[in-house]
This record gives sequence, structure tokens and C-alpha cells, in this order.
Amino acid sequence: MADSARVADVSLTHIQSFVAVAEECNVGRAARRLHLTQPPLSRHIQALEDELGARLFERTRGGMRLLPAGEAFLRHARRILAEVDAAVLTVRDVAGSRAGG
Amino acid sequence: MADSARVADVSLTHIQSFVAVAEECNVGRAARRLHLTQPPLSRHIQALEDELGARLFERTRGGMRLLPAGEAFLRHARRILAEVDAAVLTVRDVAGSRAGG
DNA sequence: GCGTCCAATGCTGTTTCGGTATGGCCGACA
DNA sequence: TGTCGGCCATACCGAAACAGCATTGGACGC
Repeated sequence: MADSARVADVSLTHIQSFVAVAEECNVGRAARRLHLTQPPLSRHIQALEDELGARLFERTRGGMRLLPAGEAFLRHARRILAEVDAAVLTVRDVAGSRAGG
Repeated sequence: MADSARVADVSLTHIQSFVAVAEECNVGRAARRLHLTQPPLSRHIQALEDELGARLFERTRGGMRLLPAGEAFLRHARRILAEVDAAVLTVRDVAGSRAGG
């Protein structure tokens, strides 16, 4: 259909979850960092992998290790989050400067 | 705390909704384009404005017109969506080339 | 074998979300 | 002036999504 490669069902929440897990190499720790529990975070990763159609982590005995696809995604993920942050700040700045003076 | 300006509750869905409305200058039309109905889309915009703490559109008699804050956000929004698209494609490419050969 | 550490899964209560129906506003037109 | 049509916002409700708890299952160390 004409919807092309639509942004799919990837959500910012899933992306944040992914980055946290990638950095901690451990779902439980990442969960705490996100003020979440392990099961939903585990499902976030699964949902993301499912949506992307690619496995992002290797489940090892000790935790989670990034696969090549995961490393590629991580670079984009960080940029996306940074861009969202920038967008929020920009808007608040523009609106603030108009409202404030 | 260190969560600072965290990506907040802005969601990709809201961003997509915003872009559609910005381009159509009309909630109903944008809704159809997104395979949605007008009320939820109207709520997306409100939620986004609420989250950002800034009004993005001026509600005029004929529809929606971007305010300065909205124009600023639109530029970021397009970049975010493009970045997400790129991320998805990259991952599928990396995973595909490894799986396929 | 037993205890430990990890991620995954089953289940459930709550929250979120989209759709329908409706309201309020304003201009066009007769 | 009264009606019609187009617009966005709100009220309400049923369905889907989500987080948390409890538990399972796999792998290592002792």
C-alpha cells in the first residue's frame, strides 16, 4: 500500500527501553533505571525485535549482548532520542520567549 | 533528577498526528489520512501541546494554522520521523544481509 | 543436587485509547 | 432571522494495551 515504510509501531518507549538495556546489558538493571519492572521491559524488547523483524540482542547466560543489528539500531536510537529532546527544548524556548517577553 | 528534560510523554504517534494536521491544516482530513477519526486526533494534538507546554496551532474558523512554536516543532518532527524510518531500514538491512548470506 | 542469577511467560487489574454521538462556534444563504 | 454546513472540542463507553506479581525454565558454581 501507499503507506510505504511507515514508522511502523515502533514507539519512543520501546526505543528508550532498548537503549537502557543495551547500556546495562541486563534487563533487570535497565528496568530499575527506567522505574519499571523486568517483565514489561523484557516484552518491550521482544516487541521491538518483532516489529523490526530482527533480533537485536543475544541472550547470554550473563545477560543481554548486542548483536550487529542491535548496534546499528543503537546509533539511530540515540540520535532519535536526542532529536526528540531537542524538539521539546526548541518548542519550549520559542513559546517561552514569546510568552515571557 | 537526572531525568531532566527526558523525552517526556511525547510519542511517535502524537508526532505523526501533528505532522499530518500541520500539512492538512484540518483535523478531519488529517484523521482520514491517518486512518483515524477526528476526535482522537484532536486529542493527540491537545495532548502534545499539553506535554510541550506550548500551543502549536491557532484554531481558526477554517481549520488549524501553525503557530511559531508549531513551525519550529514541525522541522524537528519531520527529522525525527525520517530518523526512525532510517533506523528501521538500517536494522532490516543489517539483519537481512547477515541472514540472507 | 541445590542455590543463584538471568530472561521469558501466564495471569489479572488498571489504564489508555479509539469510535460514536453530541455540543458550541461561525459564516453562507435564502 | 432561521437553517444548513463545516469546523474543532467534549462526554461517554467498550475494547485493546500495559504494568506488575508470581512463576517457569535454562545455565552455571559449589
